[in-house]
Amino acid sequence: MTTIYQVAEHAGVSLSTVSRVLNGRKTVNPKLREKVELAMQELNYRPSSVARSLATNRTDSIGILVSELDTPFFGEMVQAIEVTLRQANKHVIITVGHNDLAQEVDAVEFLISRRCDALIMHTEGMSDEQLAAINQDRIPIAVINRDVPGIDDGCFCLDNEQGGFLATEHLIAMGHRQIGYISGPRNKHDAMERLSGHKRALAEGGLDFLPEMVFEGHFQELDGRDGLRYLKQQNPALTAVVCANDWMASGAMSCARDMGLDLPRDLSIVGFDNLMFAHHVFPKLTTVSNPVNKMGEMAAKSILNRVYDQQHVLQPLYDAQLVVRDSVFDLNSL
Amino acid sequence: MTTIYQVAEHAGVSLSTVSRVLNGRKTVNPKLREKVELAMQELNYRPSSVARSLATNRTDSIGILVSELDTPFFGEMVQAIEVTLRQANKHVIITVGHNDLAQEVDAVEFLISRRCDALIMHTEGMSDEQLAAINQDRIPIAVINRDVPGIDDGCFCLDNEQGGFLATEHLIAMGHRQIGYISGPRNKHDAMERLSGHKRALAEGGLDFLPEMVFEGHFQELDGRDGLRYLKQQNPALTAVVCANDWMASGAMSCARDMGLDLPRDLSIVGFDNLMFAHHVFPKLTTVSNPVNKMGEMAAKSILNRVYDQQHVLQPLYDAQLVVRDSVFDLNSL
DNA sequence: CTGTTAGCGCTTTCAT
DNA sequence: ATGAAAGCGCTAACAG
Repeated sequence: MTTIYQVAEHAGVSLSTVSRVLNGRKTVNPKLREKVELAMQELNYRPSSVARSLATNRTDSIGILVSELDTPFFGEMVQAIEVTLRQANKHVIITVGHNDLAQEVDAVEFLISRRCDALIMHTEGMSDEQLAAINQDRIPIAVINRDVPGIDDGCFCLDNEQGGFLATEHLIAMGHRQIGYISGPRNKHDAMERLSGHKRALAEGGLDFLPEMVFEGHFQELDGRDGLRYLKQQNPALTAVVCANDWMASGAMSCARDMGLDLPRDLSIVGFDNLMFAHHVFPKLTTVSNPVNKMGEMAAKSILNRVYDQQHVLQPLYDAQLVVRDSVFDLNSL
Repeated sequence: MTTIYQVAEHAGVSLSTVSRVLNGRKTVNPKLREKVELAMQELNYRPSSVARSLATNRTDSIGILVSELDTPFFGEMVQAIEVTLRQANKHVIITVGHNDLAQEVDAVEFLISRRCDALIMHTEGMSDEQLAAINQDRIPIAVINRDVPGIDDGCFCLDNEQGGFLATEHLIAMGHRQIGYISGPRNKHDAMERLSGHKRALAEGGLDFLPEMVFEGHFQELDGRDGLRYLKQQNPALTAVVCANDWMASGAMSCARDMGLDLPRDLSIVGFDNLMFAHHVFPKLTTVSNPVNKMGEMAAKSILNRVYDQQHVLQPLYDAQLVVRDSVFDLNSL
């Protein structure tokens, strides 16, 4: 590998002149600049980002921590981050936490020891306090899908309450009155917010909220099956169910089919997240979109602002949007 | 940030002793080792991988180049790579090429300037020659889903021919005789191998290969629609179609439904790749599995062998496997 | 505007 | 077994 020193020698200038050319300083004689650039070409010189990092105490790398990589949700998020950051000539180091606290902590230590300039994470495992502490004492953090007190200008969330509201409101507008709800785990913020939205829609629609019409799942496909079975049992006249994510909606769908129900005629289903497969299931799933790519982009830009002095306009809260497809039956049409 | 020097001072030993402890050298007096370790604890010392990289000329980082990140195919691949590599205390720097040659070349330069120790790529854009040249002159490469002459012990492929064979063989076993084929682009290796397998199955099943029963697609969902329409027109008695990937199979499915066909009764469909959504479509898709996570793991291990002197056992060619679900109708049952 | 010099934090001979 | 010293490739005062 050619070094800056060899370039200097070849061009007949000093080390620092080459460094200046490299960093685009204006205070370089055009003739010298030309000579240096030629030398770099001839020697096929590539700057060592490692040496530069050591000297500047910056790595231009941002650590990413996600639960998984093999689902479109995280894939879209990470891709948006990578594209945004690489445009700014930064790079991403990706780690996967597998929803396991120990692995997440390990990953964060790993990223810090790699001297990342900042972290972007989507995690459920670490507590607000842990995150805030790291953000203050060690390294700037941006968080997606979570609102952590103590991390200012670094949290980017979907308006989950509004999303939950939208889903149920749609069902009510389509004439449904017997509506079940398959929620996410009680201890998850976003899950509970979605449920609140559901309750608000019920109230505004003049319907009573019945606790027995809520089944607590864990965002897994199987919970959709269990949930639907439970809800059907609670209320055989059920005409619709809203699921707190698309996976559970998909599970509810196959369960419904196993029960011999004709979809969407006999049962309407609404999902949440608008994952890539939402339009692959049959009937195509009506769901609430989660602009995860936008949030990824924002998280990246917030880092660009905080760490690299850029000036992007940030938007912390994202509106949910209802994506109407074919999984809700219009009872008014009868 | 604490440095090795401060640790040395705190422990009352020399710089080099700390370094030895850090690298687990055996030639350190246990008492001193203990003192050093205590000092590291007390000062909350974290080694700087940047400084180490500069000194060792190694970054312990591996660059990844994929076309996309937002599809399960690449997601699974990258995740397998990350997990394998991080166990070995290496890390991955991920770039996305978007199927664009210029961006791919750019990404590779980027990764090299980041001083990655090796590259793992899944790319269609760069030529065999380009790849082989980079591998020889610049940086070790492992390639997934492609067999590049000149990259030894670094190519990991699915047996596409066998996969194509399996798909069609299954259809024939189920009594189908009028079988259409929606292929990938003619200029893609894997696409053509899958088609060869199809032809071999036809031949072994005693069926004629009819060129007009093949539609050339580009692996996009829409091609499945176009393909099915075309094939139906060529042969209205068509009972089955094999698609060279799951996306096109999904497209063919919705098209079939639009045509008023009852699936799988009126039309059997087989896909390829076994993407995550394959069991979300209805009817659940019978398809050929592509162990992309295994190949990712192997690619990672091959790098571990070549660059970091580890000794993993490698498997270059992977058997395709038929995953039987519900999208093929058994004509023998009539 | 250009060159000299001193680090950045670590590894690695080479002596002791 | 331990320490001293040089160097990895670059940036950033500082002096001229």
